[in-house]
Amino acid sequence: MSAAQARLRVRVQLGDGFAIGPGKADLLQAVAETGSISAAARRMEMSYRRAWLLVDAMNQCFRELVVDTATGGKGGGGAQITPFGRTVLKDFRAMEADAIAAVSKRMPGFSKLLRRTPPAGKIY
Amino acid sequence: MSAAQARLRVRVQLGDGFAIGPGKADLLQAVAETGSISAAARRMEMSYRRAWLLVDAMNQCFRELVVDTATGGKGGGGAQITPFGRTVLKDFRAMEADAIAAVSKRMPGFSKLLRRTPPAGKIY
DNA sequence: CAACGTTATATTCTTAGATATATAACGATA
DNA sequence: TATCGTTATATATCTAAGAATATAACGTTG
Repeated sequence: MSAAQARLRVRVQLGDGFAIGPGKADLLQAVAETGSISAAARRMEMSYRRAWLLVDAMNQCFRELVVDTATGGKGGGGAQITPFGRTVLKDFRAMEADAIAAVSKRMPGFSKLLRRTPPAGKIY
Repeated sequence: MSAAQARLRVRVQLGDGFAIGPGKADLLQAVAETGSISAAARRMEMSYRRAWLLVDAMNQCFRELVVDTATGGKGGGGAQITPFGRTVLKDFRAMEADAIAAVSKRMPGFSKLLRRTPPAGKIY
């Protein structure tokens, strides 16, 4: 168990203020799987407000809705990923996978540059 | 000039609390080019303290120093990138370039999913 | 030995990010 | 029509990140 496994995290920076990365992608996937924003928030251990804000940002910044919501009704309402949202998620995952595959050759060597003993205390 | 160009940002997450991404890489490069932490901080428009903290984190987390500092002396002192630091920087840039190249095919299509008119107000 | 610009470090202040809490509206269902 | 869990939203609070400021130590150079 020498060095902890290194992972590549990838985010696509779109325009100035909006980006999509592993966080929004995971949330989108959680909404798709649970059928509600609040359940997705619970699963991801974030506040409902934060989850709603992230979904809202995606809905505003992409050219179509990625999540379709309903208030009231059976179970109080819910949220569904849209076909467009499924495309966004699928395409992002594909890019993420491509990027990870592309660096996989260099990653082990790069990990070895790390100190095997992480420093104590808080680090950036 | 339809959609703003989308860029891929890549960070390598090492272990639990430490990661290296474009920010630290640019800083390391700026130190190498300017010969001091404070000049690098000015170039990157960040406080000296922040730059020093980031350099310190790298020096602590990698298995050798990436930046070698000197206090006092000609010009008050200075900082140099070490040969090891040069390796870290070169390897990171190589991974970054590989990742960007790997997604370049999908990027234009993905960008088109964005709204051409960014929403007003503050967005996540 | 005085001056200089830098490293190194501590302290305070401010701001942004996130959490916590509260509440209204909604609409199917019992 | 009362109930339910959710969406949607506002507000207040807490916290972490960063900026700003200050200062000591350092060692070369004039």
